[in-house]
Amino acid sequence: MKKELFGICPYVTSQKILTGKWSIYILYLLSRGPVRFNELQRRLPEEMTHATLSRQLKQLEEEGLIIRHEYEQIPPKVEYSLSEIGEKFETVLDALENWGNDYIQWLQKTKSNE
Amino acid sequence: MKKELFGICPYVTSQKILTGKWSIYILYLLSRGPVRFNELQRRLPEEMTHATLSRQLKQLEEEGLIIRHEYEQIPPKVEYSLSEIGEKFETVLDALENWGNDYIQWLQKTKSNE
DNA sequence: CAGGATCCCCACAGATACTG
DNA sequence: CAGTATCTGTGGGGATCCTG
Repeated sequence: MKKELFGICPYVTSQKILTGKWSIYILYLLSRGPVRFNELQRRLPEEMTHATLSRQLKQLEEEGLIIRHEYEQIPPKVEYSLSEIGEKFETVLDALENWGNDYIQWLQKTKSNE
Repeated sequence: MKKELFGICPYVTSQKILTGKWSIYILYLLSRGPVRFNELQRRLPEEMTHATLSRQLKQLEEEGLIIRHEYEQIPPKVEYSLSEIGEKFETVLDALENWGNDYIQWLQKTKSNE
């Protein structure tokens, strides 16, 4: 029998959500307010294509973290924003930002010592 | 020119560290104190083989998050523990645990409504 | 503008066998 | 006990082309 811990263990569950290569960055960008599709892509590193962005957004939407709001107009306008449970993720983002910066500093100290 | 954000942006850098399928769970287990290799495997979900665990540990060690301490004895004994920068990650783990539990609750509420 | 459809490709997890 | 070596399969990202 396989132990399926998704939906049971908070760590395994979180890890699953964060699998996407850009998930954290996307959530961070959306945490600062709703953003349109193209604008989102512009703010992401260049190597990410819109096809990839599209997939990641759809996944995050299916997981319930973000909301897709489509304005019925020509030309099309679609805004993405955090859902309620997505907004709660901001505490994780804050912790990640702090730790990430610490880690970057540590990296530089280490590199300069060799 | 490619924007390489690893080592610059805290979010991209964090994401990179967390790529491994079990990284968060491993860091959590180690946050409770040093653990030996086999014990670590026993506490992880069954589907993970020791080959996979070995690779993940080596990666985390190379990234500087964990420390491998080998006791010179027969039979061998190796303990893994968090490094200094690894211990700082615990604030992220706490945030993840809280959010993960919230998300699990949210999942169940959502599921029961359909 | 905001995507969908395809194809390709590879990193990485899993399985198995072997070792000091 | 604590690994390494090797093979294999697959999911997911990148690239390119097409569309309402």
